Amino acid sequence: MSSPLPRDFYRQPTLTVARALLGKTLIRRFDDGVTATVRIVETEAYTTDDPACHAYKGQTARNRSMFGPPGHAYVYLIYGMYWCLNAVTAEEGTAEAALIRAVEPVENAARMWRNYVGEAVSDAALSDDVDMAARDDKRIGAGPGRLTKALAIARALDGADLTNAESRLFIAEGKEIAEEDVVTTTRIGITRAADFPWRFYVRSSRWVSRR
DNA sequence: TAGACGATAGCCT
DNA sequence: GGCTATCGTCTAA
Repeated sequence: MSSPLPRDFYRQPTLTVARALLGKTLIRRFDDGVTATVRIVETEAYTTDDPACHAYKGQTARNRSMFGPPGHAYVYLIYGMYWCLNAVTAEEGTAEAALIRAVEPVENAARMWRNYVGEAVSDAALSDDVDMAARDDKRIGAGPGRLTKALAIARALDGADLTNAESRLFIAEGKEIAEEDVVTTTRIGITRAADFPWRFYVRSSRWVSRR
């Protein structure tokens, strides 16, 4: 298994990190020790002087992780139903992050699929056939609330160290994404600073949440 | 302590 | 395209 990206990766400007995360590998180790691996294909940047950023008006109990050191996870609940995963950037004390909006399955799509649809399916039923079918089910990766459900990411992972291979969630090197395969657009679902072109996605990926 | 409002997704017309 | 479930968080009082 590949080793985690160093903390210095997250010390680059947040827009640079958001772009650079495209193609990177996200590894999730579940409570039972089983892992699932995905590739990041869509991100958004949020900075400290950005009106759309949760930390724009200062530190609160919810956004505390964003004020911590770079290379950790910021996980929060949105609309009372969905968890969203961010990679914290910038030095400790400066609250910036990159939201991970979409991923494509690389390894163990079957487990992600079961996580998504619920616990009705037993481990024994997670066959290769299920895995093949899951690799085409965009619900397990195309969308910030979907990927966290499929990867069982919730508040318990808020603050997780993304630079530690022992962590239950970390990010490693992946596939290089060519500049011509990167699309830059405005961010999704926000009302403030809605015109900032701070969203990035992989044009050739079928797992992008919205075109 | 009440009220407004989300960095969404799924279902409806 | 529109509607809304669902609830934690923040603000104002």
